[in-house]
Amino acid sequence: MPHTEKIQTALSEIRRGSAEIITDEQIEKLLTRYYETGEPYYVKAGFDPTAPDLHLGHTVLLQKLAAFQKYGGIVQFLIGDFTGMIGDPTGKSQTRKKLTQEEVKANAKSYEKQVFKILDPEKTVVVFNSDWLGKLTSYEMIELASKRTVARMLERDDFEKRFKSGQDISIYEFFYPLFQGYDSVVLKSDIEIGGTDQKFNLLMGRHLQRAYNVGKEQVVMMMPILEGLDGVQKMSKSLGNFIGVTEDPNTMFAKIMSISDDLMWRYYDLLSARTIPQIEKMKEDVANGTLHPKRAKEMLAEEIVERFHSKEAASEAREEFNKVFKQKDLPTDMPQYEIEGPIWIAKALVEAGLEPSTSQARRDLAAGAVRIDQKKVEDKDLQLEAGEYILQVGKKKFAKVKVK
RNA sequence: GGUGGGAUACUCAAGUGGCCAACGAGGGCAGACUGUAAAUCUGCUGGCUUUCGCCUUCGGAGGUUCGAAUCCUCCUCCCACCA
Repeated sequence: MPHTEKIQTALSEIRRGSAEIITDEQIEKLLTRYYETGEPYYVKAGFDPTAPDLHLGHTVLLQKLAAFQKYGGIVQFLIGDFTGMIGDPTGKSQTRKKLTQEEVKANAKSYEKQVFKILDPEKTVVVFNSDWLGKLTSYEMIELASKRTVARMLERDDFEKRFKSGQDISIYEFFYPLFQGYDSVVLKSDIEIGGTDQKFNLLMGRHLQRAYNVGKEQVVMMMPILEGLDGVQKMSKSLGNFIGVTEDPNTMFAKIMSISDDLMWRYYDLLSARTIPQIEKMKEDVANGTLHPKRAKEMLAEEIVERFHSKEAASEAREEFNKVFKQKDLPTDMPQYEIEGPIWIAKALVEAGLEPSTSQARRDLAAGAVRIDQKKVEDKDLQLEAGEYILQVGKKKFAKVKVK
């Protein structure tokens, strides 16, 4: 069979990094069919309409989708505008604010701009689940609800815990997984991918496709949750430990450099386009001392900056980083301000946006964190006379100030 | 519907009339050390007049008092138990 080898390569690329696949055999069948008849298959992934600012955590899924596109998959990029409105059960009953049509559209646009840096637009269908969920009649809702028993619902870890400990569970929360599964019925998806925390909801799609006689049961593929910069909690915007895909090259580079060495390998596995043998080789080289771990981290940072910006931006960002942090040199770009003088140093820091308040400035002065023209400020009462100064607070905050 | 309990700074959580800008932990910021980090140690962590001074904070609004986060009244929101 001439296809066998291709199929095996595709399979290993697709499997890579995944936490769990239900079932592997089904994927193999879909691939075989693709290579023999050219018939594509559909890969669904759902996204929340409220947060169009993607970070690297989201790109774990996106890159997996892109991998599928290389091997015959058509991506169903589902924007959960309906389910997003009611909110996924999280243990806390919180009503989400309802987004208007315009807001959803605007968010979707913003998604597309970011997502198509990774996905192939030719092989992507963008869909909104309000299109069908918003039109369900109450009869259809009841029918949907009849497909699953309470006992089975309570199997979901989150529900079970809350039920046992006597915390309340709203009836509407039961509908969330049902709706998500129903999406797969409507879209006739062959595969759905999501985070490991989505297992219950993903499996619901499988169950409902059977219950509605769709003629297929979607493959469920789970990707691990990417840890944030702190290496402990999952990457999320609200925790502030994220790297946004739209961040500028220097920030992105510096953020990646700030992760721990252990976490670096995790990022390699989940984010790098390097092959598994290449990464294994790097690990070995670091272990036996032929490759410096910092260099390994730089390579990762460059690769990721290049993906979202450009090759030039990536190497510039690396130079800038080493200039500022390693050689303790000054950055090439820094904000400039003109201030009326003479002025007390603490005030000047606030004026230049380096400090939020004079009280904070005073504290940092006392801590020895403030530098003028790279020299530590010893005198807390220092007055700046007319002239040009480079002010610095800590290692990261710089400003060029002209005192008039 | 009834009865109790609770709401404190970014988060958790002490404090129950003056010693409270408010213990402690986490987080954050900064310093030292490094390979940018991480780990470790140290300091700081409401604002303002250049600060041994003043102002605003303890769910909201009033009140008692020389003095309240602490006591009283009303309100808002959460939670538990019973229906």
